[in-house]
Amino acid sequence: MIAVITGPTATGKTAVGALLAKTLGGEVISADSMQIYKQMDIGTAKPTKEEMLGVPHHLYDIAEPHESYSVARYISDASNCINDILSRGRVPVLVGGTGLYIESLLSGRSFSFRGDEALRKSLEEEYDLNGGVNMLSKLRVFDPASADKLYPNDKRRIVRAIEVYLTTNKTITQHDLETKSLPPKYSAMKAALSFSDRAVLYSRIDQRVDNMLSAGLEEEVRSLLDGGIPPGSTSMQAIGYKEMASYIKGQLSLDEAVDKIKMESRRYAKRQLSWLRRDSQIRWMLRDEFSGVESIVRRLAEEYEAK
RNA sequence: GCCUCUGUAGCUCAGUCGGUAGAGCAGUGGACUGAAAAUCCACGUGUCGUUGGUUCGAUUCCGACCGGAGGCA
Repeated sequence: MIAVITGPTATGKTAVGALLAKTLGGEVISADSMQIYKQMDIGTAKPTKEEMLGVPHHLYDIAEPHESYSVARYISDASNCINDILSRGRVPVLVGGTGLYIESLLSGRSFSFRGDEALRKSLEEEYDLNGGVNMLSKLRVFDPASADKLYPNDKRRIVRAIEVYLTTNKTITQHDLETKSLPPKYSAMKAALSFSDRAVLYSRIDQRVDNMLSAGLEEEVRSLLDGGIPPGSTSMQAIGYKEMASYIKGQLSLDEAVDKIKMESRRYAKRQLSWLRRDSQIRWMLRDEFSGVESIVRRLAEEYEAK
């Protein structure tokens, strides 16, 4: 059985995850869409050598910043990793805040058909030209259910829905139904860390952003930009990176950039909470109710053994 | 001390020719199936600075007071 440590940003997942893995005789697997990338250490709060506590950590630094990683790749990488760990009789401990990655992995969603870059690009151009309303009508012809669900401004999902149909001859609605009916691929004990008071979470986020700045975030972003990362790269959408890039290009003052990083991080945390709250299997561990990392880990280790 | 301007949502400000008010930002809730730290959707009541006066009725007009900005001495 897999152990999962998730929760909104800045709640201490890294420390809890490493210690839990150490306690259970396990290994950590990242479930974070940005810690995947090399050269992005400070801004993604990637675990340091010391924080790893001597426990093997997988799926960190596995992609170049100019590559675009995706759920599909994650599922394939993480499955291999899990199988390997299990085959050695150890416990996979999934640690990270990317809800989509965790859910897709555990539920065994299939992304077997290949995406079509060229087709997607031309659909995006069509969207820009004709507008969302027209694209929705186009989608409605073969997939009314999906068209009803989407809003005209949701370019990404509209384009995706059409792309899936044109490349597979199957609607995304049907595809979703089929994957939903699959039994979960892995059984897991899922725990989410958080704070009962939103204000506490937010002040920790602010604190952490300040720490990133003094740890050299600006330099990290500068060297990425010097390395010639294309502006539209997935890695450059990361909070902290896109704002610092704007500052470096002179589009924002440093204060404005820092304030924006804090604000975007708070919103991100809110979205993470909203994603996690709908999963009824999640065991919430409110950090203000426990004295520290050790007591949380002790509790989780007991629950894991009991299962 | 005198003069002028100003005080409306957490912030920046609109507005009501007198019938108790609305934008942007912030914030909150939600969605999420190959970009997910992404993307999208919904949500606006607040002693209209305080206190008197005029009025059927004042946040709006008048006075005083309190706070802020500027000018003259």
